[in-house]
Amino acid sequence: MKFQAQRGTEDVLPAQAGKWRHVESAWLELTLLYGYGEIRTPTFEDTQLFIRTSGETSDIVSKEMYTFRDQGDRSITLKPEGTAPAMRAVVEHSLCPPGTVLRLAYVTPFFRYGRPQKGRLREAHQLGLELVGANSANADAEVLEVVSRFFAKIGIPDSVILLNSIGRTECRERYRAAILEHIAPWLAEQTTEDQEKAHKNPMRLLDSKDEKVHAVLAGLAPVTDFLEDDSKQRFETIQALLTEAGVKYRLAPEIVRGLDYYTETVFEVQSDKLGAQSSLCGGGRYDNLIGEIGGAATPSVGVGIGVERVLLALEAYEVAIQDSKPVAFVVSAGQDAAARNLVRELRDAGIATDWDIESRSMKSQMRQADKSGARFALVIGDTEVQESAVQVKELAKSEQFLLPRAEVVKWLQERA
RNA sequence: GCGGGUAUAGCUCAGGGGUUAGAGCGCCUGACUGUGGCUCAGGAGGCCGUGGGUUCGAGACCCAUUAUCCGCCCCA
Repeated sequence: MKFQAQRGTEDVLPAQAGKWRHVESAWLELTLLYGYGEIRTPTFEDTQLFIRTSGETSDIVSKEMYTFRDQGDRSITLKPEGTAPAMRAVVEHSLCPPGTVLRLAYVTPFFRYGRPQKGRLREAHQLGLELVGANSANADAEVLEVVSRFFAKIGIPDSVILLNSIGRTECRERYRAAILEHIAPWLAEQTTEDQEKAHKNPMRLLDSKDEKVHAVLAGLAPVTDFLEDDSKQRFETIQALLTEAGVKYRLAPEIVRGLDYYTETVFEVQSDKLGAQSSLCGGGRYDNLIGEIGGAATPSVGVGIGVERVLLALEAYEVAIQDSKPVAFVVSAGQDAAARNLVRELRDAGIATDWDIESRSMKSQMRQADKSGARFALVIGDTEVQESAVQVKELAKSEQFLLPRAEVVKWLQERA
């Protein structure tokens, strides 16, 4: 019986793991700089948590969740996104009492059932951040600033944030009605299925890839024309703050997002290098979510960044990420015990060291030293043992000299 | 969930109804018995994704299945 990783899941192999560490630690370091504390939430939650927050009619809830009954007959769902679990924890542990502001960051797997494609897995990973309890435009702007700085930090050039505001509930009601009115003649000729879909959530038509839909929507006023005064005010302030912070953004009326919990600010970062799964990052403001799950009304903003997609983008932009290499490779010329002791001493001293545990030929060991990328080969044989010394060879330069055994650690520490 | 493409060595791929299935790269060994990269020589490694079928004969053709890729849907 031969097994393979489940459909839509991936092994991250040692050759790739360095890139993952690079991206994840960049995120945690950056958010720490902005005062975000890390939170880790469980992999599965009560199914109702996601139904209540993402919305029963959202695609994620209606057809993409990994939901099952456990042996205690509870309905369990593997988290399909990071925000709802984090907010559940905030409410459960009273992390953000009224009047306070809370900053949370995380790296988490998430699960969505669908046909896998490049950049779309069933188990994927997300870098996330939530700014909880903050109502001011400063909050929206800060989240966007972190996103922008993050992409710059890891080396993805010229990322532009696509920004929109979809207003609050009342505004959206009016806009939905306006859309339906605008498309009514066209919609009447569509299939029942398309009609139902359009009525369920008219705004999703805006980010359709179908040219015909675009044509039908031509002439429709943008949602921002329907914003209440204070929403409009916030939207403008955010833009001013982004300009002040040097964050590149573009107004994008077609960005509407697929989760029901968003209010007012929504945004995405896309890349044309990723094919159909072009969204690297998405987020927005969710002022009603915490109230929806039993907490006091708490305005909040957050973002999720797809790790796999960021890695694809890094690859597409040919951003070089150096793998960690050993400093020293110890070569034994028939002196395995002495070599082993040297290796152990170096490792104990914190110097990354490798050697050939299979006692192969000298030639083979030198080849391995070369391939390992180590800066120095340390050769230890009969003569060296006799003289209490080690041959140190700087591989790139092919230069070699005899160094007293007692000085090896110190010598390498000065060069590591 | 819908439509289409692909599956041959560790990797990238060629081949094509007929005896022992190939290349490049990678890997291992060796080329004055203590020294890597370059070169040269040798070698290991594949039931041609899996299961059925057609055929005298299938890695090739057909069906199913699994995985993957592209598009849709959706989003990270």
